[in-house]
Amino acid sequence: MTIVNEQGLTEKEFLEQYDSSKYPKPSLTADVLLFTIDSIKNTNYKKNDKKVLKLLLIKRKNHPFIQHWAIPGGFVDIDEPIDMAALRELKEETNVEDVYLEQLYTFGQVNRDPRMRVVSTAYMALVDREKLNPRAGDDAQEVDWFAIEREVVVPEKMMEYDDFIEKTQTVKLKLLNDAIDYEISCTLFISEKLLGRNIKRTVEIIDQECLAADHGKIIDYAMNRLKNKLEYTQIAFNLVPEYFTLSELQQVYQVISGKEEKPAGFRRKIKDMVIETDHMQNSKGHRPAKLFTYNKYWHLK
Amino acid sequence: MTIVNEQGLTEKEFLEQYDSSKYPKPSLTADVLLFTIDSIKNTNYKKNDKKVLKLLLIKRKNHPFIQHWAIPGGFVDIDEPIDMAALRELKEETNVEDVYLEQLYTFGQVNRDPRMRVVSTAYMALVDREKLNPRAGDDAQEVDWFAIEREVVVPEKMMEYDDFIEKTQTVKLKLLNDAIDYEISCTLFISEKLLGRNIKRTVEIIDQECLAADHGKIIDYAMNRLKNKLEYTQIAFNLVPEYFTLSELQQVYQVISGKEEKPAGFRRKIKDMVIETDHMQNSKGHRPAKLFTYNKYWHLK
DNA sequence: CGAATAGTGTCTGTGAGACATTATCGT
DNA sequence: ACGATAATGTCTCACAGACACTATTCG
Repeated sequence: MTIVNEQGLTEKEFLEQYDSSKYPKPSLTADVLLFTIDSIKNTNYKKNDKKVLKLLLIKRKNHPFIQHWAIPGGFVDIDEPIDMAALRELKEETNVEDVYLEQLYTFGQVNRDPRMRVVSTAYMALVDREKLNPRAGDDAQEVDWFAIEREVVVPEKMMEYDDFIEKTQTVKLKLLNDAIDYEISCTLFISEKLLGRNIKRTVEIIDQECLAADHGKIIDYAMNRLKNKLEYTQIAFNLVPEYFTLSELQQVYQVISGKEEKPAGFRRKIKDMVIETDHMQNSKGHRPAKLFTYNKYWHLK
Repeated sequence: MTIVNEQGLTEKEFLEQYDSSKYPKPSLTADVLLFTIDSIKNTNYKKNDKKVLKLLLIKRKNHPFIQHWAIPGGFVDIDEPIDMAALRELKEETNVEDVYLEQLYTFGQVNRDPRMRVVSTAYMALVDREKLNPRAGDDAQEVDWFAIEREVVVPEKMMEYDDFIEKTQTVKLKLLNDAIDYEISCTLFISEKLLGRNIKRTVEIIDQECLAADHGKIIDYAMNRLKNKLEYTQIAFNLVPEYFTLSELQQVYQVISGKEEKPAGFRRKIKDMVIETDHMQNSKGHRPAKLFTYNKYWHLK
């Protein structure tokens, strides 16, 4: 290419004189929200296990946010794709690998980190609890699963102003760890404004205990995405073993959406997404359930 | 906070000795895909105007990609939120302001830019064609709207391997400008792989004319998002004036989704999203149409 | 009047929600 | 037998798609 720019430079000359360090740059990190569904054994032998949504967090062992719990993640190397950085950091900090990542959102507020400007691209992954064994790595003292509970503190309120409508709500995210009997919490003020023909959702952290940076916001964002994608994709099948009963699958849906489903309706809804097998789940004190598998041809519709 | 880390430093001491320039950082840019719907006057006085989806592009006047067309955007300042950078660059380069942005995706491939590692967060905005008047700014020789056409070059093909299913397709994006009779094109190889229970969509640029960097991929991504959001949100109303006829709205839906709608069905589908007014659209050589407005209470469902 | 679009009514099949009913285990 | 879950059938109502039909304008 022999085109020259306004300074009379060819592309080659331009690239040789270009100095990318002229301006200060934000740092870029990649974070991974690893979700799973865990089973809580029921004492009554007849009843099925209870399912809970859990998130993997690490306890930071360095400043900033030392001894706070955080979403695993870290800096993106200069010659490394963002998703690779996410996987690498996840492996380094929690020993988890071979998961499928989906990019969520890039958080770029100016004061997210006290050290410097840090922009963070968040990814989400869903895994079957049985398949992996997280273990603390370099930058983390501890790694553990936390059950997520979302409690509405101030119920939804709608206000109408001259030029917009606003719906607000205050929510408390609780992250519970039974094993070490520990609770992390984060209170969020959520506002949905209708400006013109667009809904702008903003989330502010009002109060926070032992959770790093703006990770409460990120968790909230991820849970919303999870809930939405549940309805029109096959993501739920990531949270269930190869063979599963329809009741298990139904519970996964219920735990994530927060809505109860009727067995008959649920079965109808997901009938095209699953394939019946000959295997059975026995020894449960009640009628055994057929095991199903994901129908991999479903998404071709 | 008096907690010390493994080197015995308090948070204050840690922050004072922290040097964020130890590692090289990627550069961060923010790009804006500005979509609109344009009307093409019909020569037959009886027929309605034809609607076309258009995208705003700028012609670069410096390396790299000099004289190529590109999505407007630029570097994020160190103390500036990403969305603010997107708005600022849009204003600087195209003189467009007061639009509502939605974050799309962050593109972080390693070789996107020949100068250095550049990570780019893409935003999308939808505007009413009548409301704004783009005009070339600092970094751009020219600014113009391009009609988007998507032509399937190699039709969808499905292949089944041992451990995954792959659906591939080759598509040619054409960006047409009538005024200067100019066509930009970009041929994309699109693959959708079902790996485990996750669909991984990858897009590769096979061939490209006069389009900068990986902007063809970004446009493809945005169009998909647009198509999806059309079905379950109110975004279409951004592309239509305050008062509009249902036929106009229907055309917007059709142009974006690529699917024809039956008037009766369409009216039923969007009936709760619009409010009838007393105004009429006349002088069209056929029965006048009622004008409608967006029902701002719709999203409260 | 003719061409074009606007707008409504009707029919029919599908599908979702509610409910009831039957099946089958372990103790 | 009892308690629990599994699995299916039935009824109804709402709605989506297809189609036909009427209404209204400009030239």
